[in-house]
Amino acid sequence: MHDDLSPLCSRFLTAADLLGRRWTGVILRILMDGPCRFGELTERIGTISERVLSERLKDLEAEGILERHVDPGPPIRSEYRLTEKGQAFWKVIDELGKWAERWVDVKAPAQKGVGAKSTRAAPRKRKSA
Amino acid sequence: MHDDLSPLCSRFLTAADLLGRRWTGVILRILMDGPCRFGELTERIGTISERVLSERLKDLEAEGILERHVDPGPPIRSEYRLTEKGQAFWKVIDELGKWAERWVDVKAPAQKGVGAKSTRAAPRKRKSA
DNA sequence: GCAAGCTGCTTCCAAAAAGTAAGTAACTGC
DNA sequence: GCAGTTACTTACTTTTTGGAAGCAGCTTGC
Repeated sequence: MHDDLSPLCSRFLTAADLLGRRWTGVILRILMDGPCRFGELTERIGTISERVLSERLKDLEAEGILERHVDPGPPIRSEYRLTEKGQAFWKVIDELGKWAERWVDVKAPAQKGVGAKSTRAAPRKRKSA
Repeated sequence: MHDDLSPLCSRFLTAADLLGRRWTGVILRILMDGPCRFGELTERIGTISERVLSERLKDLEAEGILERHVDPGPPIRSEYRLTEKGQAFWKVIDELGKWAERWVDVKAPAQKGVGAKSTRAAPRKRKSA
């Protein structure tokens, strides 16, 4: 058993913080399929706001996980693609996908409080009402 | 190239949403080491607020990822432990850990805007000032 | 037998992040 | 020169998180 209460590895904390920001996992998953443009990402994700997508892309670019390429058209287009560091993330995404396939029930979304506020049995009392 | 713009698998979306809530990955990582009590989790994570920890534990319990066991002491204690579904998550956490070890630079935290507001090269202009 | 401490949460309030919608900039086509 | 497209940004609202204090049920000290 764990006996020392070691303070988690700071690298792991950084990575968990990254994936702990909303939409990061989904964005990465899509980019695993290949480069993608802003509008295409918006469309594929469906429910993300452009404001937040823009923010995430900047975050991920700043962290060296993806790169932004501008093709000065004339029909100007920008494209986001994973760097080596970003590509290396595929194993995480892949395992997450496998876990989801095995364990996530499609019937019960369970997303952010929808449909299941509290499945808790007892109302957190110790002894009596 | 991807040509269909398939709408991501909803199971994956659910899983990504789960991990996309702040602290979820860290909580799971700690519980991988074995059962843990509320106060112990607070201590090990260090910077999470008790309010949010409580919320996350309820979420994860509602989703069947962990279970709460109350040992009615007398020195009463509650313990959180992973279910089979939760244990199965170890591969994801493991890959995330491996990625972090290989790719995360300890010197540059890059967490939520700290130290790197924008490493962006050009100020997002198309033609001229 | 009662104040003081511990664990495990919950409540209240302020700050930060995400959602919504409209706006902007550089084009294209008409 | 006006509508449409792409890629964002800005302003404003709602939700989520953080921080700290409160509270319930015990135990210990005196």
